[in-house]
Amino acid sequence: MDASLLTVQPASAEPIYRQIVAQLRRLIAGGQLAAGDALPSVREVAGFHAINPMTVSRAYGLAEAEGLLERQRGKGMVVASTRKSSQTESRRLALLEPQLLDLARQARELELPAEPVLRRLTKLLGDGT
Amino acid sequence: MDASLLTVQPASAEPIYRQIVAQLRRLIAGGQLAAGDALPSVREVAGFHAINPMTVSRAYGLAEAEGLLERQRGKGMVVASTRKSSQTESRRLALLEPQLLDLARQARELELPAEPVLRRLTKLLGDGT
Amino acid sequence: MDASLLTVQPASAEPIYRQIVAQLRRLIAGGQLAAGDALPSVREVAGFHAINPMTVSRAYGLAEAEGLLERQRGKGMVVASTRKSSQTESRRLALLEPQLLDLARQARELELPAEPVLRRLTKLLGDGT
Amino acid sequence: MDASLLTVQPASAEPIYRQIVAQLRRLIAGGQLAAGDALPSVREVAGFHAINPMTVSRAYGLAEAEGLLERQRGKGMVVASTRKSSQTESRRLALLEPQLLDLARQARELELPAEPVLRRLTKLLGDGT
DNA sequence: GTGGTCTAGACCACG
DNA sequence: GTGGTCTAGACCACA
Repeated sequence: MDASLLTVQPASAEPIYRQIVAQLRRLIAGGQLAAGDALPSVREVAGFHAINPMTVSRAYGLAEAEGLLERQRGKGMVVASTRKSSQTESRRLALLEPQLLDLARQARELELPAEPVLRRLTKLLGDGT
Repeated sequence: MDASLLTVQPASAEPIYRQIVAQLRRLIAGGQLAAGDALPSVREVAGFHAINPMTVSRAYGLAEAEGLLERQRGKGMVVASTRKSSQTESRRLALLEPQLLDLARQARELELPAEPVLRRLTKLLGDGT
Repeated sequence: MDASLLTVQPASAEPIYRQIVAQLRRLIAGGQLAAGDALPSVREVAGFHAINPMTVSRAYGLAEAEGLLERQRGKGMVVASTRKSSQTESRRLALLEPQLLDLARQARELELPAEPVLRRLTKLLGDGT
Repeated sequence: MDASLLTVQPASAEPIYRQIVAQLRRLIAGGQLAAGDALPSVREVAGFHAINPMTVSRAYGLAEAEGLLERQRGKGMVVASTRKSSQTESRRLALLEPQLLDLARQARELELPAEPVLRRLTKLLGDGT
């Protein structure tokens, strides 16, 4: 895995280190990162995205505490062996539930009917493929 | 409008005052709050949601600066008269664009196909109606 | 609670921030810190022990992620409301198990009989009372 | 002495080379390793525990610097001839003092009375005999 | 080469 | 006043 798998938006309100942890969570749940896969080194990620190594290190540390990653001393971080390579679709969908709930609430506040929202999302989901 | 129209989640990562401003923005754009409508007093909102009055005041202040609200001496805040009662559907949809983009990116990281995501969102959008 | 409740040994091999988290874990389990109790501010602890505020902040952040503490925005940290005020004796004893296992293994390697080890520990446990 | 006398926990927070040195210290102090006894080769230990030979080598080097081991050309490492076969009980007990102090402090933080701690330790010390 | 810890200091967000 | 984030840089520990 190379550093480009991670995306970082320094302008976002969400802190960078949290963005990284959240992405790792999803990439592992989705199977793009499988148990045992090596992660790019702290310095690599930091250099690639022009951020401070400690910020990356902090993200890796939290991911380790959460059981997502394991440290191999002297070598680097790998995806934890206890992680199933990929989770079921319904479990992955559950990870999106909070955002979906929020979106639905906001659409309601905007008095938006379902149809245009769904149409727009369909378009966006297709784009990535 | 009474204080119960606003929803506040003190535990959320999003700061309370920002939650309030964002909701006002949507309720006005959606037409649930029309030009000239009176808003509940700072004290009322704060009491109802058990939050700090200064937090509500800050939200109102920002909404005023944004041109959403107007201060009417002796009467409190009202929805700005310059506000069209309701915006076009496409303008309202545009307010959801950032969240939609984010959702699409996350679905991709989770390797989720479009279909189950759309199905779930359809369900949630229907519930509120 | 004042800053003196926490002990910090900068010379130890265990990192300071980890020492703090471990102590919080025990003080809460033991009931010396009850749900809702306010913690000394980051700056207070840092000043008292002459360490960097960020080190303390890091400890508090981890304790929060672990569910030990809760952040009250603008006010400070308090012991999480979900924490039972005090755990049963056997649960607290379980927290010592790893150290006890280690101690027993080392005594065995030293070919030390049980009696002098227990005598010494009895003395030390009594001292604190 | 064969490689199985050493216990190694690669997952532990304590670095492996330090685990080895500490064990050698205790095994020699306790008399299980007597002056002149040959140690398993670096390669043997590394293979047996599936760890890096350099790690074992480092441990042996430190033990030699500490006067625990001696290098005998062509024969490998042996327990130093200057080592008394076994130290007095009180000297061996002194090696446990730091852990005992730590344990006592932690029991106090957990508000644990002496009795259950001693009872549990008695059990564990007995098991190994 | 890897990650980890700590510091000093700046700046922000929240109440 | 509270905590949070990020940076720059030093130094350590491990393999």
